[in-house]
Amino acid sequence: MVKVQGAQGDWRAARRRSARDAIVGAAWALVERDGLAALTLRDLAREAGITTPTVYAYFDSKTAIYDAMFGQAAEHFGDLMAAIPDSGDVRADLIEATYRFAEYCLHNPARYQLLFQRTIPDFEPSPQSYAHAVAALGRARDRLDKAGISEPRHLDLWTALTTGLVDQQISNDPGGDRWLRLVEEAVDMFLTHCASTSTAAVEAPKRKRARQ
Amino acid sequence: MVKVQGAQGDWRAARRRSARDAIVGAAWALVERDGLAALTLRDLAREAGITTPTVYAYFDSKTAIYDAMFGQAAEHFGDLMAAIPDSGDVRADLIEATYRFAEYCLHNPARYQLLFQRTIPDFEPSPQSYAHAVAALGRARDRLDKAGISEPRHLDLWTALTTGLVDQQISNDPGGDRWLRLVEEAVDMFLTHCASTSTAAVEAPKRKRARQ
DNA sequence: CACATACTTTAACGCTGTATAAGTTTCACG
DNA sequence: CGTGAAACTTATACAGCGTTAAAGTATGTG
Repeated sequence: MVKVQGAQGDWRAARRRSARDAIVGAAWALVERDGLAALTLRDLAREAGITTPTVYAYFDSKTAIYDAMFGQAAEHFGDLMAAIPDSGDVRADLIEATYRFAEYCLHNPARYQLLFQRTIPDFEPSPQSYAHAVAALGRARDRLDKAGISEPRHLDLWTALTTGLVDQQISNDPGGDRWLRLVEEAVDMFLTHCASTSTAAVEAPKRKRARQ
Repeated sequence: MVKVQGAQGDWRAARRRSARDAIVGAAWALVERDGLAALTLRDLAREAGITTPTVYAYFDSKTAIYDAMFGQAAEHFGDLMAAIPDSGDVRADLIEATYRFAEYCLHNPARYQLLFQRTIPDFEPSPQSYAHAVAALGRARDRLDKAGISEPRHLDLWTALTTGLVDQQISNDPGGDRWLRLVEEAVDMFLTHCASTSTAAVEAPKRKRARQ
């Protein structure tokens, strides 16, 4: 029997979607209070005012819930990154972007953990959820592009540098600013480097990669 | 009754230590085969030829086992880092150190996860286990010191840069070399930067840190 | 009104880390 | 040599987890 996608079908779909949203909303509430790993389907069901198996009517598994959360968080993060103004001052904009990135991670530990750490065992974002994250990275590429930095390896170096700063900050000095205050210096280091090696193909030095 | 620490006490202690070592050894075997998070006390006991509660005669909890593993891994890692030769060529030595660090992480995913990712919920290394990790970081500081780089913020920038490279490599291109091949470029960028800002206090730029 | 569908619930399975209480081995000492 | 205490091991069990099966209940459609 073929499912008719008439008016009543939309009804159902809408109801279903809002039910899913309610569950994910409850999940965020719990996760922001107790941490990402502490999420339990029983707690989640209680918070959402339903019973445990009902959750399975809307999500195939706990992992699927994490995936929905990942998608929301990635979208939210992308919006935030897109909202950074273009002052024209490349250096200032990159610094601002990095600060916002860092502060987003510091203020939303659960979202940070979900998006950038792989702390949930056996969880990998689905392609469509991951697409949002890729889009957010695209913002960074655009921003570097405007700075005249278009080489892929420079983008990779940029992501390594910024995520490294944030990771160290969160892992080794949470609540402090030991790495946060290095942001401007790091941006300057990066910009200077890019300016001096803009298109000069850096004699890719060969090295035996067989070890241990 | 006061415990006598005579010859028989040493006996016991030695037996106890070797029993602990056997358990940790079995844990490594399982973890290297099935992944760090897959470790189960029942599997561990079977692998070690004992029963589950016996494990509790030697370790207070599963976390304590992870802690013992952390200590071993940190020591092992420190030794590896200490074994990097000093050729006198600062640049070459830093590059070599970074490659070895990266390759250690890539070839020992379980050890990497345990030491540098915080992927085990509710696990934090004990002070004595963590001391080994701090010592390993000390090697890096010594190495930078020899390069004439002694300012703490440069050391922090270094750790952020190198761990960022490795993290990106493992997270986004496992098995490849997309970030690995940036090591030399990153080291050059870093060295150039340090040379140009050696002791010049970088006008610590103030910035309002209240946001979101 | 009757039916099919979507939704919800009660109950349970197999797994986990952990605890308790009852054996069993082992070694120092009278 | 034998005894007693300590260390060790075991069987059994508990509460919690993610997940599932089957039975019940509402709901909009013909």
